[in-house]
Amino acid sequence: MSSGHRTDSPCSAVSTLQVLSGKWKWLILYHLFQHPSLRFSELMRMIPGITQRVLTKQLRELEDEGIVQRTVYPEVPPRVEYAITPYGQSLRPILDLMHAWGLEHLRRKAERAQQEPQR
Amino acid sequence: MSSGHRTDSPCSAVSTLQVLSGKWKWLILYHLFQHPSLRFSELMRMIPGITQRVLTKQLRELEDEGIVQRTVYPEVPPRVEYAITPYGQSLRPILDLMHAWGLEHLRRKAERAQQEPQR
DNA sequence: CAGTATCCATCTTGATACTG
DNA sequence: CAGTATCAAGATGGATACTG
Repeated sequence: MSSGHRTDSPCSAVSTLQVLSGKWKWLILYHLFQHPSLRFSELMRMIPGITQRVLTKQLRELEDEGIVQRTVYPEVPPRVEYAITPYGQSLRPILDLMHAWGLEHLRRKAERAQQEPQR
Repeated sequence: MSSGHRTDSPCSAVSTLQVLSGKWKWLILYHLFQHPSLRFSELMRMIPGITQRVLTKQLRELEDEGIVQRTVYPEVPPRVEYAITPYGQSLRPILDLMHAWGLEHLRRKAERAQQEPQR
């Protein structure tokens, strides 16, 4: 950063986008950021519409990136908890910024839609 | 932000992700952030691998979101220039953060890969 | 030059059923 | 409970050819 730009390959942000790419990933992170840890079934309930298959897949991807920690408790019935890793916490500023920007953006779109109701 | 979280619907960041979703969008923005304006063909040249169809589509999407301004000069041969709008500039802090985070992330992955060469 | 039009390949997501 | 397996649907991107 500092003096500006062009310090290296232009593609570094792409990997960030990739980490966050996945229809439900931000929602998953959102909930995990608000709770120390959550069980698989709790996430299912908090994210209406997601299927087991997809929730599993996206959690595994986040785990592979080191963003989320998966802990299996060898009990019967099985219990698995997910939590943000310390490293995952470093994403927080970005997600906060995106949240704020997204809010503004939605507001803007709503205004535009009002200005030209029929098109 | 201020006190923390849960101010509203959890989905505001999703729209940000959506604006940036598209395989080449970040690259397009990256180049447009570095130049006051660029022609279609210049972007094509700066982004090896992209096709006309896809470049057109992603530019239109960015235009629809108000991020990019498209200006047609009625000349022969036709000239079309693209530039970041003032509104689009507001994305800059996010993209800078993502750039920095992405760099760190890639570094981390490289280290991990070294630690466990075979898997 | 700056696109469109078509068609195809791929990748991601979803529906549903089954299991340690 | 927390998944996996299988199959189908949808969205996204790519190749190629053509045009105002």
